[in-house]
Formats: sequence, structure tokens, C-alpha cells
Amino acid sequence: MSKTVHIPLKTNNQSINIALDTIQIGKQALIFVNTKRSAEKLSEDISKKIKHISLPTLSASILKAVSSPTKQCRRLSKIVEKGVAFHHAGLVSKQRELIEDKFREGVIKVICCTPTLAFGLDMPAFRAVIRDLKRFSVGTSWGMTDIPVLEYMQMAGRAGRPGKEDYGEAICIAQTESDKDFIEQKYIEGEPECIYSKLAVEPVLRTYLLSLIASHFVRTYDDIITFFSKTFWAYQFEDMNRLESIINKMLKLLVDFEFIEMSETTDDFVSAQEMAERKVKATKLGERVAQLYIDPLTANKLIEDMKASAEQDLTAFSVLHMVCSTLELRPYLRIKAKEVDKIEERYAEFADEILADEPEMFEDHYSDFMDSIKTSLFMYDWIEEKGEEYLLETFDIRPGEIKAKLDRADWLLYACVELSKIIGLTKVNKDITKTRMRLKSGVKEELLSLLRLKGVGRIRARKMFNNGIKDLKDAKTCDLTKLAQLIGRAISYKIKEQLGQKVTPIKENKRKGQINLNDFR
DNA sequence: GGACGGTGAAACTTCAGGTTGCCTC
DNA sequence: GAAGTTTCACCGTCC
Repeated sequence: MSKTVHIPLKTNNQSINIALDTIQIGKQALIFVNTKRSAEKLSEDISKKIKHISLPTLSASILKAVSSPTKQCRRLSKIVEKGVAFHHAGLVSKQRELIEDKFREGVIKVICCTPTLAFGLDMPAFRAVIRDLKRFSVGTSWGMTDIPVLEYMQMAGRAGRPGKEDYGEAICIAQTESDKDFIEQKYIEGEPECIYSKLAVEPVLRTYLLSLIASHFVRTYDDIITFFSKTFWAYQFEDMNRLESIINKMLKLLVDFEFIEMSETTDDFVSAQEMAERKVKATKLGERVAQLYIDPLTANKLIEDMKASAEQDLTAFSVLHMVCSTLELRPYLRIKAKEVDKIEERYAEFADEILADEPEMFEDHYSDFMDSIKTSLFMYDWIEEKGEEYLLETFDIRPGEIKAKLDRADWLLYACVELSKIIGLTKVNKDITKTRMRLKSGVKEELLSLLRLKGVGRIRARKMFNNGIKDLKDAKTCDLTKLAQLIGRAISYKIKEQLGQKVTPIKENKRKGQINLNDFR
């Protein structure tokens, strides 16, 4: 159903006008844009036009959501004060949740967001404004491309709050008349795209094939073919011969990687019957790869790298670059034009620690390789105790993205630790475990001992270390008063307890949580 | 006359997102 | 391809 709505033209920016009108009529809006920058800029521009809303408490809690606020946090906090917010993957989860909750409660009136809010979340609004129907894409269609109709529907579907309002408004913004006709035809009246099975994507197929075998869901070649012939993929693909040849290619790969074993055929000439009855079984290594749920190609690459470096010392940078060379860590942080020299310079420092072969400068994938170096350098700086503000300034990576990348790297490092156990690479196992521990907390090696204490993270450990408390022994002999001055009373009490020193809080004339220092020997 | 600030055009730069393992306070 | 950012020239104002 269409309806004519008049929006007062208070500015020459239609998105701002719609936002202001939505607030004016006492409703809420989600505005979808195509970049994180745009989401931030538009929400800021809208907030500047709002005079009558002031939410200082909420604004403060946005800053409090993180221990050391970055430029991004300060910007968001200022915008939120006016009942507006931006929302994208660069936010940390606490801030994201806060914004989502306050929007649901009706406190925040307008959110400018990337498509994050279109999928999965229960975040309806009276108005869903789709400002950008084009998005930059790389690969076969390089440049700005129209977003899929399905995605438009996801965003438009956020309009209207069932049970609370009778209807909602989904608004697209056209720049010209012909633009308007195009939008009407393609998106409003158009059909969504067909859905295609993703099973044929090689990493997906490799992973599923191995896990089917490892979990004993299939035991023979015939089982495999029968299983895949019943999938949606086969239904869509129709050509079972071609499908079988793809599966064969994958099976060969898994055999080459020593993740599965297939029983030998007796003769050079193999009958169809004989082929179908060939037994398929995962090796011990293959079983673990399947459990770890990593792409077999990645697993094999990591294993090869670890084997190749079995005899040498693996530095933190070589370990980080090893995991940063996998598909799982993509997309890499991209090197920007003005930082090429700086990254090259820093790379020179670590060049001899890289396990992979460095491509020649004129080769196609050189820039891709350098992006993987930049990604590794970001992680390296993290484990050298650089803060989020520094990482944002230096690598243009936002707090939420930092967390996402580190989580993935940690998962792969865990996989490396597990795989190195199975293939018996003790030394490699030790080096990787150490780097993984550093990555988890973002600390230099010297702090690892102190991190074993509960309640001690990178900040507290650094404080303790710089004040002469360098390991658990120092922490044990350290005077409680000194410790309490450094990192607080309550936490010092907990630390001493963990170290087996009995502490009894003073019962009389004390404030809550005060401790009897005389109890320490 | 020089420092400073505001303005607007031109040149330049950059571009969405999320699932998997396992554990531990 | 286009939005957002940076750079730079230009102009007016002030001391």
C-alpha cells in the first residue's frame, strides 16, 4: 500500500529531513547507509540539528562501556546525547547492546547503520529509510553495484512494529526522476533473487565432506554420493556426473592431506560396484581437523608451516603471520596509499621471520601479501601492549573489529596448538601456546606469569610489573599495602588469597571490604 | 603587512558483515 | 561511483 507523506524540507539533505520529521511526530527511524563512515557522519549531522533532546546519562554510559574510550567512542557518546546513534560492526558489543536496548525502549530515536541491523536482530522501527541502494564491491563486478532485492527487503522489512503500530513506512531515497523509476521497478515491484546452494563453494564442501566422514555419517564412497545426491545442491545442479567429479577432486585432496584414508582397489581397472564399495575413514589428524571445524585447506597449510619450522625458534611475529595468511583472517586490513612506506619500513624489521615466501613486488598478489603483513603488524602491536586508541589511529581498525579479528586469530592459534600435539611438534606447540596467551590478553611475554592470577589483566599486570612485582613469587612476598595502592584493595585481597595467603577482613571500625593487613606474614 | 579564520572548490581516498573451538574467572 | 576527507587558494578581518 502506498501513501503520500509530506516531509518538511528543513535542510537540503533528505535523510536529515526524514529523521527530524520522524522525531517530530514522536516515532523512530532506522537509516541504512553503505559505509561505516557514512553511518557516523549522517548520525552526527542529524544530532547537530536536534535542540530539544538531552541524554547526558546515556551519553556517559556509552563512554563507560569501555575501559579506555577511543575517538569513535567519544563521537558516539556525543551523538547519543541527542537521541541519535550510529551502529556498525566497529562498535564493541557492550555499546551495540546499549544502543539496541535504548532504541527498543524508545529512548534513542534514530539510528544510522550499515546492514548490521537488517539481519537477525529484532529491531523494528516506524520508518526504515534505505538511503543507499548501491554498494562498493570488489571482484568480478568492481565498482558500485546495486544491492540485491533480497537485501532491500530485509531492510524495508524493519519498518512497522507488529503489535504496537498498524503500519510502518519503508522509504528509499532517489537522487533523480529516473533513479526513482528504477528503484520502483527493481526494488518495490521487483522479484527477489533466487536462492542458490552454497555447498558447491569449495571451502564449504571440503569442510562438510571431512566432517561427514569423521563423524562416521558416511562410511563408503557410495554413502557419500547418495548423501550429496539428496541435497538441495544436487537438486539445483542436476548434473550428477559433474557433481561427482567435484566430490572426487575434494576426496583426493583430503587423502593427499592425510586427513582421510580410502581403501585401495585391487586392480587398475575398477568396476562401478568396486568403486562404490570403497571404504572411507578419517585419520586421527582428520578427525581433529573436523572437530576444530576449520577448512581442511587451512589446516593443511598450518600443518605444513609448523612442520617446516619444527627445528627453529618461532617468533611471535612468525606465528601471527602464519595465521594471518589463512582465508579465515580475510578480509585483511588494507594498506592505505599514505601508509605504504611506513608499513614497508616496519616489514623490513620482520622480513626474515616470515614463514611464507615473499612474492616479488611486481606480482599480482604482492599488495595482498602486504595487507596480510599489515594485519599481522596490528596483532603484533596489540601483544606489545598498544591500546585501542593507538590501533585505531595507526591501523584504522575500530574496537569492534579489533575484537573480531583477535577472536578469529585465537581460534586458529588454538587449532595450531591442537594439531601440533597430534603431529608431535613439542617445540612449535610451546611457541604457539605462548603467542596465543599473549594475544588473548594483549601483553608482552614478561607479563604472562602475572596473568595467571584471576582478576589481573593487561593493565593491572603492567602496573604490578613496573613496580617490581614481576612474577607470582614477587606477588607473594609483596606488602599488601603496596599492592592495594597499586591496583586497589579488593583485588589485592583476592590475589593474596589465590597465592595461598590467608586474609581476614577487619570486623570492627572498618569500611566495607577493608582488610586486616596484620594478617600477612 | 602579517597572522588568522572562514569558505568553497578541487583533489584525493576509501568503501558491509559474521559462523565455526574451548575454557575460565 | 560516490560520499567523505583533506588540501589549497582566496578573501576578509583584526591587530
